[in-house]
Amino acid sequence: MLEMAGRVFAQHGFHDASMDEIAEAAGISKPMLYSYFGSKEGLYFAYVNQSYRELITGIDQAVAGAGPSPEAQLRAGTHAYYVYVGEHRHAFRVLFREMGDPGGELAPQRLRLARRVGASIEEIVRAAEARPWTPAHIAALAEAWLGAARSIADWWLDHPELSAEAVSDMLLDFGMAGIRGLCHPLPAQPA
Amino acid sequence: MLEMAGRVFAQHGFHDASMDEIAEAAGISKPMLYSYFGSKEGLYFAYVNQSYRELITGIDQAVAGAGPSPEAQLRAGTHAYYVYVGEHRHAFRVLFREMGDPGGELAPQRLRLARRVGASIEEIVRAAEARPWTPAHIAALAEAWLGAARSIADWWLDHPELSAEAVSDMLLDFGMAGIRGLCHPLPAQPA
Amino acid sequence: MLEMAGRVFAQHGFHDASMDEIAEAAGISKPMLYSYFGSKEGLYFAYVNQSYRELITGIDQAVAGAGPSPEAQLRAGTHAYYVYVGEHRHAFRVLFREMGDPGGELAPQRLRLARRVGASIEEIVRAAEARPWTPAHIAALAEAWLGAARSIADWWLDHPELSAEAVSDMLLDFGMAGIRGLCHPLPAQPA
Amino acid sequence: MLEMAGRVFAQHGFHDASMDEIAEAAGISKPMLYSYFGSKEGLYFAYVNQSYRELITGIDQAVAGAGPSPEAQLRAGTHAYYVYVGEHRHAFRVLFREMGDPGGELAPQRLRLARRVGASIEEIVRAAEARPWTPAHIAALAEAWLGAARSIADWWLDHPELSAEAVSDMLLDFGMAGIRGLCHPLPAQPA
DNA sequence: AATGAATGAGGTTTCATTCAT
DNA sequence: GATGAATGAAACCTCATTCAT
Repeated sequence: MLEMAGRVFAQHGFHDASMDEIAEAAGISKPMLYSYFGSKEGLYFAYVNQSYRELITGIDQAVAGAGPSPEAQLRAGTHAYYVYVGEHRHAFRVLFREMGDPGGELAPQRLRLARRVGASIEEIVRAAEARPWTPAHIAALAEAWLGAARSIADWWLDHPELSAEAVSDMLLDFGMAGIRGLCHPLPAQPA
Repeated sequence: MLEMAGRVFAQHGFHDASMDEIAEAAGISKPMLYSYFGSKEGLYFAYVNQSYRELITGIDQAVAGAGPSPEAQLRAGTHAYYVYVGEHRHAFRVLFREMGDPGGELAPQRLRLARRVGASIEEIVRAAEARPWTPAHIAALAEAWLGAARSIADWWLDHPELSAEAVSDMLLDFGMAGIRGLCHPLPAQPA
Repeated sequence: MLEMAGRVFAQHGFHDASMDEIAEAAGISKPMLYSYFGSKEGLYFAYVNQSYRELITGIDQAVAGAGPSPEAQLRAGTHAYYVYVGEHRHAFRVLFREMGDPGGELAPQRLRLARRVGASIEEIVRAAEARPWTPAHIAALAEAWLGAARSIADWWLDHPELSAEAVSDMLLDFGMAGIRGLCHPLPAQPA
Repeated sequence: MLEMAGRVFAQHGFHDASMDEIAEAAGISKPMLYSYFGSKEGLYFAYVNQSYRELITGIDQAVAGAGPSPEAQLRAGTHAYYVYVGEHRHAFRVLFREMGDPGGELAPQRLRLARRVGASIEEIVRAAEARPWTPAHIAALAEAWLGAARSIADWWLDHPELSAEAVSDMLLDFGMAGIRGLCHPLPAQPA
């Protein structure tokens, strides 16, 4: 039932999606929606929350099956992200295209995602035996990674001929090189 | 006068910003807003459009003064981006946090930004004498770059103690290394 | 419920009647009006349309019960017209005083009225074995008949002491004489 | 200058005609309109009043030049009415199609018209040496005459190929026969 | 004298939300 | 328990009307 809500939210955005349309699409009556979710925001939250959970679960499983190498874990997690996006276009639209600033109650979910990426980055850095980075630096890079991931996924929506693996690799090749380059900066940069 | 509109749009988002509030914040009456901009969408468009123009102008000037090296140009442009964001928080919020998919008439502006980044990347690759990339690959990386830039800027809003230069460098060091790494991939990658 | 709408429309005219007032007069809320009729124009149309239908139905029944003589039919129809006006002052005001040129969707109703009168006139002429009239002539006379009927009804509103039969006869005596006179013009007309 | 106001009023009706449009059509500024006419209603009144005056003046002159016969006078006045309508379509639309119930201040003008017709009818009846009619009867017939005239003029707008004389004669032949018939009713009417 | 610029007041319309059945 | 019917509140927008230049 959240399924249909997500579809409508993805299509029209939060504000232009009317409870009437959602109720009709879900095949139930409006008062039912209210009895289950309390309000429009409640419904939205329920949908976004569930989607986040699914996404994170998918990533968790992929990471868990990826062996001990932090780099392999980041690769697996990123790949899982794109697999999820590929299979849940609506959810991606609602989660990442709709609102830049997730309403207070959703912030934790987004934070978990960022922390996860940050943790991977940190371990990679440590494994590379480079000088350690500040937490802020790592957090910023994790955000950058997620932003790049989001944008490539966005771009993917208009280039559906590519596989999840292909787009995942685009991000990974770029991002991994970036991290490695930060670990061992080249001695001289010609301006 | 667009100034105040932007402030309100940034605070509440397009939908929850009421013309009443904008008019009051701007110190004029609602009919004036309509006489100048025709509609709420017209006002929004005017603000976003002007902001985009300022941002792009800033980037253009920085790039023009950066010498012939494509890498230096990308650095300069990226730096200008953060300078603009630092000085126009409201505009940044409205331009990049509000809507994932800019309404039809605004698409060209966003496209110009992406093309600009893509062009820089392409030249860097060519200068590195690496094997050329497909246009799709370049476009995707340009989007990734912008997405990372957006996210770091977003993160910056919550860490205002950093200078524009510092955050700019974070993106640049990471991104440049990524591009360079893609040009000359390391021979072996331990999985 | 259209009842009250008609009352308000009759009193203020279409433009100066506010949906607020109609809703209050009808004892329901504005959104109900919109849920039933879609828009102010929809409400207006519904009222006018229903009124036209009632009027025409009344005339039809009277004509059907009037025997085969075309003159008797015209008398009966005209009488029914005044009976309706007498019992539906508001409807008359809205139908015939408000707008000279009924909006596109209402034109057919008015046309039916005019055609009906024209048909009666034509048969009377034919029965009188006068030389036939052109369709344009008949159409113009039908309009004249309706215009005279409307004006007498209008005048009746300020002279409510008369019965429907009395005013009906005024029109009929005058109009019938006019038609008959046209059928058999007097040989000489002193200028 | 009233000329243009009339044009706009005729085209859009009183309510949908905006002062902006009238001012622009007249080539002056809105504050000028207000300085001359005080309000929208004032402007409307000025236009309608002037038009009525012109119409009545035209009728007066025609009647004055028509000789002593009351019937000839009615013919001349009616003809003048159609001449005026033919030459002032806009004025006709505003005077007779717009509002069934002329705002208080305009009632006298319309009344003068009705009285004039009523007086002619009365004299014709007297000249015919028929039994006199009640004032109410005469007033009603005068209204009927005007209503028929209005409707035929209305119909004329859609049949502009006819001359003013032709449509005028249609009304006169019918109406005169009606009056004469009322003076000397036929002895028997076959039902 | 003449106007561009400004506004107060009010209209239609839409929804998230809740009764009464 | 489930819903059709109902509504309060507010949004956008327009226009007759006036002020300050």
